[in-house]
Amino acid sequence: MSSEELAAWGQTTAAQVRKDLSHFGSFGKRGLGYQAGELCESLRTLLGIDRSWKVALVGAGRIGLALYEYPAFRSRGYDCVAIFDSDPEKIGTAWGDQSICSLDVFEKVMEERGVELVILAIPADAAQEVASRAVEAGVNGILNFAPIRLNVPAEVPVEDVNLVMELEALSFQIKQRKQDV
Amino acid sequence: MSSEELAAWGQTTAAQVRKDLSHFGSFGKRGLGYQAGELCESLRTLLGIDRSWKVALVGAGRIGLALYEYPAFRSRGYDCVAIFDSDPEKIGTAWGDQSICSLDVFEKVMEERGVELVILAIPADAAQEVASRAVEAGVNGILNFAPIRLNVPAEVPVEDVNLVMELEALSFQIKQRKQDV
DNA sequence: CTTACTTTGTGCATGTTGTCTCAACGATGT
DNA sequence: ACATCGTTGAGACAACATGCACAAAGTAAG
Repeated sequence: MSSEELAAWGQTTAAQVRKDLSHFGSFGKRGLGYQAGELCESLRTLLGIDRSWKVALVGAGRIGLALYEYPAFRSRGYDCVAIFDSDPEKIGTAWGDQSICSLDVFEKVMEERGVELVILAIPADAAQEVASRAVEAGVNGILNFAPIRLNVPAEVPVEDVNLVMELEALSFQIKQRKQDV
Repeated sequence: MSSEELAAWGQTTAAQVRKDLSHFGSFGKRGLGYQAGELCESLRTLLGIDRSWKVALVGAGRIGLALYEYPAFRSRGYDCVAIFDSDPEKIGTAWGDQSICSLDVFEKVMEERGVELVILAIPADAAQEVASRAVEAGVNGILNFAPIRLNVPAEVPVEDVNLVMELEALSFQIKQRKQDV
């Protein structure tokens, strides 16, 4: 596969593809292109997705459920090993093979099950506290759905997903294009 | 509120705040700073979020449900005026005040209800077809949760949300920091 | 009115990112 | 063996974003 083909596939330019890849090493053969299978494998290793990760889900609401049932998660190596919620009615009930735990036992469960990643699917006002506790418990990274900027040490990466902001970005783009016309 | 305060709030620098705002006009007063309320209002207008948008939800699965029930949506002016699904068992049943429609009447409903934005919460293999039909029906923008790159004309903005990629980005960052140490 | 103080908006320097171009290199065919 | 073709990897260059510094402008106080 040539950089040209890869570029078409990824909506970019051939030069960009080559330059990006060259940051990590030399994967292609001149005159031939890149061997797709090998390249994939190398990239998986580089990105750290050539293994499975142990994930805890905090928040057993609608978003939590959607994530938990999302098949692509498990198939890409993200194993949900714990679910937490603060609602006493939910604690003890089970989703699939996981029973929902109280936040009272957060630290204990996190350590016992060797959780590496935490997904925060809880309201904004509870997110910071849980995030801090997760960092304290030695979590490696946080995927945050709450609409606030978490205050955590720089060593702990945070990825934010803000659904309303995605819609607002759309609104802005639409407005822009209408004005251009 | 000074640019300094705004910067602290938004995790950036005062100069950055001023420069970004200056792209859109002159909002502050020298010696005084920015008047928060006025600034918010101006930005809302600039971003096109000073009005409400009519949204159709395609896909009445877990993710669709999570979005539909997400209170921040409605409160920010995104009104869900239609829900579509291909599952015959779901068609006709209701969520809240919306009854789920068949994709057979997609074009008709889209026009009747004046849908402006479409949210695709369906599997990847169905997403392209619905996207094309939505464009044909004159939609203004698409929020896409399916893990594929939609092929649509440049006039129609698309925002992609790929949850697995977010986790993979986390994995990469974690790997990077571990190597640095 | 004048002076001291605060804060914006912008020109300038610097660093980062994307694009273009081309020599180096491997494969293929004569 | 040799020339030709296709493609990479890297250096040069242009575009863009970021950070700094300061004049302009407004406030407040004597």
